[in-house]
Order: sequence, then C-alpha cells, then structure tokens
Amino acid sequence: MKRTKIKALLARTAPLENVLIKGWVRTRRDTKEFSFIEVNDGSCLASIQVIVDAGTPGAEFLPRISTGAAVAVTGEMVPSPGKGQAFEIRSRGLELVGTSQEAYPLQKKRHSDEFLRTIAHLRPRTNKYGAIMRIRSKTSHLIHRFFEEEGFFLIHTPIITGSDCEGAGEMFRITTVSGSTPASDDFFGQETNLTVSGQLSAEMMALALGDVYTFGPTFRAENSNTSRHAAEFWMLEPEMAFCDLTGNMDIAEALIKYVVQGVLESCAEDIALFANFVDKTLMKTLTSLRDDAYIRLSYADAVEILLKAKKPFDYPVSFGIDLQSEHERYLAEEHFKKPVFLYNYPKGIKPFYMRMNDDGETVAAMDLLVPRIGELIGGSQREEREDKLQERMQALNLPEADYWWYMDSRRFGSVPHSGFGLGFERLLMLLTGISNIRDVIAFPRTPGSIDF
RNA sequence: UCCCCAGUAGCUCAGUCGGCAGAGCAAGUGGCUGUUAACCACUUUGUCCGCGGUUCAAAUCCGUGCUGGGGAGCCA
Repeated sequence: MKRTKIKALLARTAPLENVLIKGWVRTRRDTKEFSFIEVNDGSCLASIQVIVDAGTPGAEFLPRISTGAAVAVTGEMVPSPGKGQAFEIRSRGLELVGTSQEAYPLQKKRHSDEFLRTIAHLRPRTNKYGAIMRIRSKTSHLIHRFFEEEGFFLIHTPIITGSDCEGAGEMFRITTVSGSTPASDDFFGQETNLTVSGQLSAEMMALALGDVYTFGPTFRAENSNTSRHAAEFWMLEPEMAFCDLTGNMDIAEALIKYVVQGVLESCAEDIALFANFVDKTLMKTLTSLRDDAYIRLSYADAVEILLKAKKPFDYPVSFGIDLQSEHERYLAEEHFKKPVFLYNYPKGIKPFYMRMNDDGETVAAMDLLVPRIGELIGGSQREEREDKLQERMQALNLPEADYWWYMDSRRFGSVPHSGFGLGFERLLMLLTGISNIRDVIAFPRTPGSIDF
C-alpha cells in the first residue's frame, strides 16, 4: 500500500477507506480502551490524530510509542467525534518503525531558540523550524519560477575562485598542502578561495545570454558576530544586459513582490504560525511589501533627510560617509516605514566595478533597505566603459592583469548592464519575522561555530 | 574585533544582606478521561560554566578564561 502524506489527507473533505501514513509522534494520550497519537510527517505544519483501540494489531507497541518515535499506521480516515480536527485515523495496524529513547530533548512545550540551535539536528522536528524549512524551500522555488517567467537563464558560477579581490570581504582560503608550501605548488598553482560573489562570472554570462541569474552558496570569512551575518549563506545574483540602474531596481522590486505573494498563497498555514507567535506585525509587513511601491531615494537626498531628522544619531551625517545602521534603520523603519532603494552613492565607499555617474562623484549603485533587516539587496549598474573602468582600477591599485578576462568583456561588444545580490537568508528573515539568521538556515556557520 | 548582558536539574527560570540547592515543566510509576501543549497523585534528577582568589563560610564577592545572547563595525 502506498503511503499518503498528511498534507494530502488534511486537504480532503471526505473520509477514506484505506490509508497508510508514516511519520513521527508528537504526543500520545492514553485512555483505558484506546490511545490518541499525534503524528507529524513534515509535509505540513499540522499533525493528524490517530486512534489505536486496545487489542488492534500493533497496540502492543503503545507503551513504547513516545514523543519522537517513528510510526507507520494503516487504517481508515473517518470524521472525528472530538473537537479540534475534522478527521482522524482509526488504526487497523500500528507499526513502530523507530523508537525514541527517554533522552529525546524535544519536549511538548516551547523551547528557546538558543537551546534549539544546540540541537540543530533535531530542531526541524519542531513546528517553528519545520515551517521555516518549508518556507525556505518554497521561496527558493518561487525565485526560480520568477526568473524563468522573466526569460532569465539560470547559470552556475564557480564556488572555488582564484581572484582574491572582488571587494566583497575576507575570503576562506582553500588548499591541499600544508603551511609553508608555496601557493605555486598548491593544487591550482596559485592561491584559491571560496567565492564571495558570482557577480564577475555572471556578468560574462549576461553579456552572452542576456538575462541570467546565479543562486548558490557564498562564503565570507569576516569575523562578524551579528544576527544578520553568516560565514556561509545563499545569495541570489541576477545580471541583466542592456539594463540600467532603474531597470535593476524594477526587477528587484518585482521579484520581492512576486515572492511575497507566492509565499502568502502557498505557505499560508506556516506564515500564520509566524504571524501568531513570532512577529505580530508580520501580515502587515508582508502585505505592504507586496502592495506598496518601494521608495527610491538618492544617497544625496537621503543625507538631506537625515540631516533634518529630529532624531539624535550617535554618528554624524554628511555627504560622503557610509551610512550607519542607525541611519538606514531610521529611513526604512521610521521615516518611510517601508522598503527604500538608496541609489547613486559616493564613489569612495563603493567597489571598482560600479558605473561612474556624469557628476564624477557618485556611482550607479543601489541598496534596498528594509525594516528590521537593513540591507537586503546591494547592486549596481556596472561600468561598461573600458577607459573608465581602468581609471577606477588604477585609483584603487587593482592589478589589471588579474582581471584580463573581465576587461576583455569591455573590449568586445560591451553594453550597459546591471545586477544585484540578494541575501537569501535575510529575505527569509523578512518573510518570517525571524530575527536571527542562524534560525533560517538548517546548519548555520558562524565564527567559532561549525557543529553539525 | 569592540561595548553591554547572561551562564543554577533534561528545558525555562527563582535563589533576599555571603550562612543546609529550589519551583514549574519534562522524564518515570500509578490513576482518570473522546483526549488534543490533556488532567490528578507520587518519584527520580545538580561539576550552581571552568580555573584561581578573598572569607570561619561563596551559586552569591574579586580576577581570569570559555560559551551564549543583544548592540556596533563589515556586508548580503
């Protein structure tokens, strides 16, 4: 007999003669004549109630059917006489697939997020973490669907990279030799690292295929100890040929609206859990993300707003500074209370590949700031003019020879193009109201922490 | 890396002025009930984070280290 997922059973409106379910026991309650077993199989948030009458096949397992045990149940799905569920399964055969020992750490009550991080291998069995992982999966699919519908091609950019100055932060070295061996004797004959961004590769592909995106793991060896940084995270990086900064922001905004709508549609039960127990303002946030136009504000105008703000800042504001968290939060959370694209940043605080504006002072960069999270997206129109790019690289002391292939793209049919990077875990934090990045990724990697 | 806070039973936490180590939940046993974070009774559980110091006496005070959390910087 074929196993049916609990999600499919709970979607039914009619009884079912013969079913087989398999899952894990959330709780067992006994009466003299029969027992209630709450079974969850991960297919959805809800569990299904199983009734096991004394004397039916498998009832002898009941004393060992404890929280966390794995079971298989055959029986009939019937209308439930009790309150709290429309249907339940009356068991005709109970099988104990795997027992759960006394030391099972998940109890039938709420645990702290900090404790659950110490048992990351078991926390997906809780309502909250199961819900996060289902939303993560759905969001990932929605991203792919969005770009598929928009005519983008999915590209796979390298994880191992030889370039060490993409300007995105400290890198993890990878090597097959020990300490004193020179890099020239190493596997690749030079220093190699884990990627911090697929952007430069993506640009090459965009300049052939038009619109592309890469979506994969990214690594930063920064000693960042915050709730918004991980050493290994997933980044989405679209890159579009014949696209300027405005088009770049258009795609970013459309993408987020699409994903929010999709999650609200197909993860309603899981989202409701977060709206009820994690962040009471979540539904309001999500509908605003979906329905409201995002603010688009130049860096210069943002500085003006901050200078006029009555709120006292710890760090003074002036044109040319890199905005501090408190400034970004003020804009997104207090002044506008919605997502804000900031664009045209001073060249001094942005990397070499961003396109120089006509004023010679700012570059065509854009960041999307969102309430609670801060920077969700960082992107730019890329410098497509060979001479301007060379100027910037010289000013920043970047060896052009190392970028010979990148420079080639500006020599052979160079076109205006744009792209951005979106931190996938930060998007999930936005969608769920979860406040720590360690809780939206199954096995988080952060400084000093590599268990599991 | 910097600043602040915390670390006591499996979990969540209380522990007053330095004077015998506590509660709720979980777990175990028994009971009861179409139950549903079930309920009732009883029972078990400690390197008070580690190391050093002050003191007649330290969970409590001091120093130091480790771990965790919040914030900052860096960024996505």
